[in-house]
Amino acid sequence: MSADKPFYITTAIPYANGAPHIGHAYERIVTDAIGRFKRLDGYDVLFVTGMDEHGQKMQRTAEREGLTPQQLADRTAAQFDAMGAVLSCPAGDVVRTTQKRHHLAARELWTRMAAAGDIYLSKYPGWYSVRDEAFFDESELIAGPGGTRLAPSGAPIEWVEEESYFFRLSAYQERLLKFYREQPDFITPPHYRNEILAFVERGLADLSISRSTFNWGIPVPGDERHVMYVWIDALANYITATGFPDPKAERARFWPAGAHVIGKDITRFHAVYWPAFLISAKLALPRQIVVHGFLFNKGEKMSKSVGNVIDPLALARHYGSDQLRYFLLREVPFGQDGSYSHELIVNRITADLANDLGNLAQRCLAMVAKNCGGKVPAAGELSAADHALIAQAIALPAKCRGLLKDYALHAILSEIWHVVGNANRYIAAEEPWAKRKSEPARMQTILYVTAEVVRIIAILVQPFVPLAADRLLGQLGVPGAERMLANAEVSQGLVPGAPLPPPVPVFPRYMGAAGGSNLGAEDRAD
RNA sequence: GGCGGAGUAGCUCAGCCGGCUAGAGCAGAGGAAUCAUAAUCCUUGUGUCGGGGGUUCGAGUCCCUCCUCCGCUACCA
Repeated sequence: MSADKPFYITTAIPYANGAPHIGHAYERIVTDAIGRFKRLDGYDVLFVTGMDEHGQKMQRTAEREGLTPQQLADRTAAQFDAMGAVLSCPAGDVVRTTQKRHHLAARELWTRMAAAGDIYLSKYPGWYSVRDEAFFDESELIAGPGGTRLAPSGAPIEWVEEESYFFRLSAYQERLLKFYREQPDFITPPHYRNEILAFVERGLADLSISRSTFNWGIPVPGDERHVMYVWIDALANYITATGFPDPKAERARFWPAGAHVIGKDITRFHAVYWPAFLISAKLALPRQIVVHGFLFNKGEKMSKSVGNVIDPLALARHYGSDQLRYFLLREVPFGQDGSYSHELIVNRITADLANDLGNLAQRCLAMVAKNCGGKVPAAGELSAADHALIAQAIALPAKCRGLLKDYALHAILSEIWHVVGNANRYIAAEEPWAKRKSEPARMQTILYVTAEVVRIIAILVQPFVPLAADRLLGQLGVPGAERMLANAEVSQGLVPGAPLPPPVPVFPRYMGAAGGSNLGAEDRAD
């Protein structure tokens, strides 16, 4: 496998001061699905996620909960690990910013940027509240008595100038614009590219990249009074995973990354700051920043005060992890915001998974089990209808590969299910059950064709519903080595006469919680 | 305010550089079938393609304008 083309893909690194929510789950699933698809297509894929564990907010939250920042980080990291496991999104690595290797990488990145002359010491001015130990933006301030202004907490504020290191971002405007021109799909979907372009064209100011008001972070090389502010610390995480700065590291070949999958709220950091840092440090730039939208609960933004925050683990337990994955990947047009609700999920998984694909596989395999001695049936001469259906199926891999270039995961599933629908229509039209006695050879051919198409679809669907796809391929007797995308581009993959295990439905019909039409209170997150 | 998106059947959305009587899936209604997870298949929509104006032989598809919603407009992880 090491001879295959490397493809490095990451999720953003969640901030470790709270439990995962559905947005994290969505991002993890999307990234995993893309990674799995590339792997299916023969790439050597490194899928990395991580945790952002530094910063003042971590210190505060930990203090409030009577923990050390590290303990809080450990607890949250464990929660994210559990989520990854339940959602079938195993990461090749989880880089935590508190790890030694990451301190090493981030400090080296800083050092190189400094060597390039892009880092200087200056003052970071702002409204500071001693009581809150925090800076506030002008817009956050509230009116106090006598025309004074106060922090949001009501604490008094003062104008202070904190010493801070700055990155010469202003010097990178032209280089960034040139880069965006040369690599037009660097930011995708295109909608997000325009916003970044407009932002950079307006001009860039230097960036404050260190803090001295708290110490839970990576010490600045050569000046221990400062710790790195979030930008360099968090973004360097991506390169830490490749063994940076060791050029001989086993994973060095994975840099530059193929895709950083992120939420639309942090596009700027990844599309502007990160490339600028890398240019400064004379490192290669990632191939693409892949931006996804947000998820809303019945169209409403989820928030703890509204009480509609739902634990993704509860959703996975309730509907099934494949089901949740399928719903999110199929229902949300990639790059756009989406919404979820009990009704939407049940409709989707019932119609597409249980009724369309699940039932197609089951009706086909059950007939094979009963009428073909539990062996792959023999195909006679193929009719025009047989050829047409198979042709559609083996055309799917190329089609899907093309759509993946634009990360149109929903469109990929739509294409696959179009063929699923045609397969159901094919069976209905051919009526193999009516030919059991009159034309047994023809019946076998019909069942062979159907099973072939199911096989191809099962291969294609692996990145999206990995557990069910694995079971289905097992029921078709497809060996592990024959489950690549390339195996779905040719027909006659099933060997007539090969014995098959007794079929079991792969997508059980959603039966609902006993008496309940919605998630029970016990399934809600805090 | 500036820049940029979006407004198409009950719901979610396709409709690229303008061209046959505007589509898909889901939901609803009627029917067929019975291999299968009561799953499947067929039939079924009088949609002002946000409003108005314009260009054109012809516009959902281009131009102008108005209405509505949304995003960005730098240090929040």
